Amino acid sequence: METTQQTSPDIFQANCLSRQVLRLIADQWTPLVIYALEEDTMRFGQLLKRIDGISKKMLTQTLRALERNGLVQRVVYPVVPPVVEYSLTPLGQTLVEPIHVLTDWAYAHLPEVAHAQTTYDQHDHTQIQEETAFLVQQR
Amino acid sequence: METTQQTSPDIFQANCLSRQVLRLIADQWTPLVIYALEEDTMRFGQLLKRIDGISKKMLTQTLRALERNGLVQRVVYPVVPPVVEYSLTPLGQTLVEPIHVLTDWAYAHLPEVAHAQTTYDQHDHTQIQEETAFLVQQR
DNA sequence: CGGGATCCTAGGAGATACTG
DNA sequence: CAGTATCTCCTAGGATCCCG
Repeated sequence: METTQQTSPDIFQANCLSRQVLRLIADQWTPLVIYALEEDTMRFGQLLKRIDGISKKMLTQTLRALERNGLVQRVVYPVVPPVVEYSLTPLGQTLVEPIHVLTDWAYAHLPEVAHAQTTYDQHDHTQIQEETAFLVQQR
Repeated sequence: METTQQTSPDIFQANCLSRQVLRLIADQWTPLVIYALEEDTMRFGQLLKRIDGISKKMLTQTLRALERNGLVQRVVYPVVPPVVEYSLTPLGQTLVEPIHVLTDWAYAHLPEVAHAQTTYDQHDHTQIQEETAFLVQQR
């Protein structure tokens, strides 16, 4: 029997559409692009400089996906040299707050996460995973 | 007046810590694991069945990352066969709401996204970028 | 049952060169 | 300027086997 992913938001189902939408925005660059465009309409080169570390390829790819999903509007001005401006659509603007909630959480709990990492890394998690494992005597 | 990245969450900087924390939770499986553990403490096998489509490797990897960052607690009971239970830490529980905001958005705007995709795909964006590009060699 | 170790491959992702 | 095409490298991720 097929699943009824449309009548219930069962994100635990692999073929659930909401999971696909989630994957769409839960990638490395999308939040940053949304974040950047929230401020203002921006051109390709501006985004490239604003989002440190992103490559042209990834920026193009991310923008295309966002455009395809109706979150970003792409406007091309037929001038030379070409001018292309990106802005959030009304739908895209509804994503601003959820993204903010997420990034705010990241920033707010940064110290706790960093501390947890340190503690975890200091603790012994080497459960017989080295080649010297056979020397380990687990009582 | 701009501030430095210490006093402001300048997520646009590549080396900004908040971006790394963001990457931590903005992956494909983390939201689903948080979502599942929100309901109740769960064992490894339960999670594996609950989260449709995840592999053992990815589940293990995701759980380890979450544990390392202090979001999930792992409890091993020394019995045979082994019983391992995962639950959200207090820190992890603070992530529940942000995740919910995100998944709720995904579900709420699912129709609009789907419609945007259809519209986009119907429009002509084929600028010799598909594998049909080999047809260009018309001679 | 709950993983770890290994092998293997498709896609992620950077660098470069080219074009309108 | 704003991309696209191509090449390449690398990692994410599945499949399988194994062990405590």
